[in-house]
Amino acid sequence: MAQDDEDVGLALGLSLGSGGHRRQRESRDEAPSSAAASLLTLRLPAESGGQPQVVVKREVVRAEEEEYEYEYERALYSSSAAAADDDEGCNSRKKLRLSKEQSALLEDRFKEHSTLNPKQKVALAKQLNLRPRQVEVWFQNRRARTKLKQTEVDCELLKRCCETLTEENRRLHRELQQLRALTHSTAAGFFMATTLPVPAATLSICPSCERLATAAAAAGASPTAAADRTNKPTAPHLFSPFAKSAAC
DNA sequence: AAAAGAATGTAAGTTACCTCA
DNA sequence: GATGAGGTAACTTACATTCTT
Repeated sequence: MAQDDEDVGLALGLSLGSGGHRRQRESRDEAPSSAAASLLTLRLPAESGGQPQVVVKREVVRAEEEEYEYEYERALYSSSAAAADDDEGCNSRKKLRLSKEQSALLEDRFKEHSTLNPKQKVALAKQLNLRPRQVEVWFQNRRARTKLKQTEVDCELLKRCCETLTEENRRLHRELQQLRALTHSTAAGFFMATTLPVPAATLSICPSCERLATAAAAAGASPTAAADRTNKPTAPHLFSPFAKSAAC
């Protein structure tokens, strides 16, 4: 900002910040609209040559917003009821309850756009007879509520997904155990018939191809290596009905 | 063209008020 | 009538983006 503008702003006690920094400007006691209007009239003739259009527009909108805000405040606090109310506690946080009509219109606008540009904000505030700041806050809170709801929905979805996967995992484990049992009984039958020792070959999932494999094959086709791990007697000739698929 | 700082908008978190069971 | 919970308007802070110098 140019030094001239800063001086004018300071001289008028004007804070042009936003978000959390502009709260002061929006307190009841100030008359920001006139200050903003003064700033505009002071600034525009001097800078109309070099000032980009967008900045001028933005300031006009802000001036409109503040002007409306000021009018709103004046109307509100000139009424006797509001004045009496104000006397009671000028520092107490007044909590407004939006009417059904106001809420409905806000909801409608939110469905169209979850954010408002400054012009829309002022127009909507006028329409609702609220301060632009109130409309802004409502939209902020509404976005927060939407996000919270969505998070809850996502969380529920993930929970269900987790349960399904857990169940699927259990099922696969059971299936694997059955297959192992089947392999052992078949092999035992074979070796009993041939009087050969029962092989240590057990089934496992090959991590690379995700096919069923014998532990021995997965261990580099070394029957002894598999036997070492399981402490079971080694078979001289590995037998498995899945021998083909295990050779990955 | 790049850097620094100001202005602005939004999200996230919090506080305070109001309503209702 | 007191009270605790839930909803929500209002507030604060931090951060990202845009604009200006």
